[in-house]
Amino acid sequence: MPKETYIPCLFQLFRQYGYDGATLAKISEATGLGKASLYHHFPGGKEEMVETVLKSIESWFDRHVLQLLAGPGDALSRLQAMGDRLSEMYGGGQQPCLFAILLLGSARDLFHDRVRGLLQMWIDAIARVLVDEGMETVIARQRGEDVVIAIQGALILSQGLGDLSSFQRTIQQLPHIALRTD
Amino acid sequence: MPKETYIPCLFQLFRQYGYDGATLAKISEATGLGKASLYHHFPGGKEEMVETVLKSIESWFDRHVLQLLAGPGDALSRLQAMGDRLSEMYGGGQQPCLFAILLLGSARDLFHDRVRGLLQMWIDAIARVLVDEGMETVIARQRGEDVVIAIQGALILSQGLGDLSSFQRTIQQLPHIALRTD
DNA sequence: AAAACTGTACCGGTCGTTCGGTCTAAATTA
DNA sequence: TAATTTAGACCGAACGACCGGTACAGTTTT
Repeated sequence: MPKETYIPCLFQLFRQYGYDGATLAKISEATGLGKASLYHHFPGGKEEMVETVLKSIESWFDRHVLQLLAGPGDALSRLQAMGDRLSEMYGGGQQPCLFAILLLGSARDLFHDRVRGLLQMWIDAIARVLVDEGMETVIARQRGEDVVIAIQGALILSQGLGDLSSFQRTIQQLPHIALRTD
Repeated sequence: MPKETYIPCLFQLFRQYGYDGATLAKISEATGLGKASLYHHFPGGKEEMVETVLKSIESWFDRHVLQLLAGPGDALSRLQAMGDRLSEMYGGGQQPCLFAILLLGSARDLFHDRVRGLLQMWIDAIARVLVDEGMETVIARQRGEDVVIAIQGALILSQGLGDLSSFQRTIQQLPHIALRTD
């Protein structure tokens, strides 16, 4: 089996347990691969596993979020569509964000650049939608940040409270957060 | 020295490295105590260390945030004051939130109840301020959630981008997030 | 036969934890 | 007052378990 087969499984493990918490024993059990097989597919060890997962997520994100934001349709419907995709990605609020986990865990430094890059691209893409709508550049950038803030914060709160409603409410309010004119 | 002496140090370690990442070796070095001495003060090991830190934070939070929110003054100035206290607590956005770290790390289950309790109290306290101002109960609760979401999200984004401005902007906007009437 | 893959045993290192004590300073006794 | 006991702070050394990672001989696939 090609190593791509195991990406979803690895993704799940890392976002459930974090970089330290996802031990090789757990990975071996979850994938059904012995350690030797894991190191055959990922000679770079855990770090390469995360790297591979991140590459896959970046690809997904590019295809399903960035291209959508850059695509046709008015701002409101594009932002709504983004919310739907994100809700999928995060299991309706049940699943934590891998980037946040890597950012807060002890492996921070290993992946910080990659995380920063993706956040930048995300914010830029949202800001571009808003600028197309006639919003001032500086404000649009702030609104882009606000959207990302809302999503990350809502994920934490939903998991902290053990109640998905605040995440789902936030997703629905995304267009309003971005397009408000106050 | 009484064990309370080491709480600030432990706090700093846990929020910097997380539960797994803050190893006994690091704790020993940072506190200047041998591992065995740590177990003299905290017979329950790391879990008791975190528990002690959490108790201390809860006390701080109660004295400096909850009582402030329940105190005198109009809603706007109380919310602004809360923002100032939080900005201190989080080092202007440089320091992650220990609750978020515990929530996302592999020790999630150990401290979930305590984290949930504190989040609930926080949201309730904010909602009470807004109800006093004449806001409808359900909306006030949502605005309370929005405030916590904004703070947690801003912390993550600031650390992800390596740029504190989005956190500081969010802190300034807290009253607006809570009191908006759209 | 060659290549891809895997099971098993193993490595050095680090983890959280515990044992068996030492030291000091205050309290108690003679 | 001087000797003795006690309590608590402290620590060096070691424990077993597990960590990420490797070596290598086999098995399976092509």
